[in-house]
Amino acid sequence: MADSTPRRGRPSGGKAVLTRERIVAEAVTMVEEAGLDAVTMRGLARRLNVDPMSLYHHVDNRDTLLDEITELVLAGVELPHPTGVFRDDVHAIAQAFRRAAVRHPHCTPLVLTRQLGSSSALATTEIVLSVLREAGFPPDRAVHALRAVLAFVVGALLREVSASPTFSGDNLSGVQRRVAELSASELPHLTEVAPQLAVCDHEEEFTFGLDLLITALELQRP
Amino acid sequence: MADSTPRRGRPSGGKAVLTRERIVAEAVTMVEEAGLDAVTMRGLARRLNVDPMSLYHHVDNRDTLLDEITELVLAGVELPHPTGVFRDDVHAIAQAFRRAAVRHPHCTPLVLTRQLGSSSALATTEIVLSVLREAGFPPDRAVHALRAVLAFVVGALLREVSASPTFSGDNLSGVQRRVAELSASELPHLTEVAPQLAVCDHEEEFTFGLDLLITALELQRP
DNA sequence: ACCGTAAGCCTACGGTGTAGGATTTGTCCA
DNA sequence: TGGACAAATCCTACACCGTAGGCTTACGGT
Repeated sequence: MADSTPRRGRPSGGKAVLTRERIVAEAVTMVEEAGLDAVTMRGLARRLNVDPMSLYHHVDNRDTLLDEITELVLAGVELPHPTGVFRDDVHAIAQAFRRAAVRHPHCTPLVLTRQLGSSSALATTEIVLSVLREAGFPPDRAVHALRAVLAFVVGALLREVSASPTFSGDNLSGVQRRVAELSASELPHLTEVAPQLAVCDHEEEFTFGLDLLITALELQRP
Repeated sequence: MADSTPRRGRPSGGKAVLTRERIVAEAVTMVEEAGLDAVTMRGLARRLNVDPMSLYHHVDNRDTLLDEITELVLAGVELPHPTGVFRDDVHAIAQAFRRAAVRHPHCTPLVLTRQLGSSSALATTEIVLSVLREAGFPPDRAVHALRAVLAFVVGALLREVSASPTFSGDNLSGVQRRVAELSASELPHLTEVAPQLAVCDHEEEFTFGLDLLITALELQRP
């Protein structure tokens, strides 16, 4: 009979069984599978077949672990090479962000609500600025434009990932019917557009809003 | 000597000492004073000089309490009367939201990351739609425009309230200096605009981005 | 007078983050 | 070769959390 009780002390194998990378990666998949609240130090340790306290040799505490989750997700953003066409480049960068967000929908609220200080975030800022400066915007205008686009992207992605899952298509189910019923008397414009509100192609909405911003920015281009 | 130990049973006064309103209001001030994580059922009960379990006579559980916090904040949005001038009306509505967000900065991430199903949120949707329809947008265009503006407002306010507090003005302190140092070699555009990035007048950024969207929308106006 | 019900309190259970060790193992230098 | 040191694991324990279930008291209707 093997000793099923885990041994104490440093493991026999040459190297550490636990690494920061393994911990953070497992935390990310855990967020996606069970939601953010399900990621507890104890639960994470259980997944890794490890004592909860062992995690603390690689991670400061739970809060910084969440920081490292956001960094990992941001590191997954595959920034494109600028082509020199202003509109295309802004779209490409924003879509790169969107792909990362869709790949990790449950992580996204975490990423978007934390201050982006990681090197990945700085790289994004850098490339957006390069596109804006290339397009002829002076430094102050470029910063304003950067912030406007960033705000839209953050808001749009946040709403996309926290919307009811795969809320696109043919389900005119209870939710929509309830809206129609409740607002039939009080909110005329809302009921008028209820059919349009019921469906939402997130990709289309994303490019639509982005196009609005880009159009206005191109009007300001020197 | 008065009996310092709290008495059991229903209180002697004619009415209940605890109400849902009192609980939610105290929870909101607690969020603002100590952050969201500090709002625990036990801590809230301590504030109200009450047993933790008494709260459950007025609130289902902690999660729905958070829902009620967002509803209270949303109820504080003072929607303006539309004037008929498209640009002014959109600005006024967005600013009404912004005022509520600034009034409750620590509550704002909570509000913005939850699905807006309350009647206050529906009222906002209704008024924005009325402005868009009045401006001549057909129903489908109006919904797209609504979502674009909403995304921008959400993203902008989220970044505003989670930015370093009162980060505007004369402090070129460690944060900014570090950015300048770290990126001096690798990120040329970022360092170039570092002075502009250091300062941020949130109100100005908000109106700038909003103006971009409105400008583009007016181009599409029939 | 009675009794149901609302509103408060108490106890208890299982879960959480994490401080402070105890223990084992690899590394490195004398 | 041996002995000190550091790294990595596990164990124990504490304070706190949300909340299920029950107890006690007072009000309000009949």
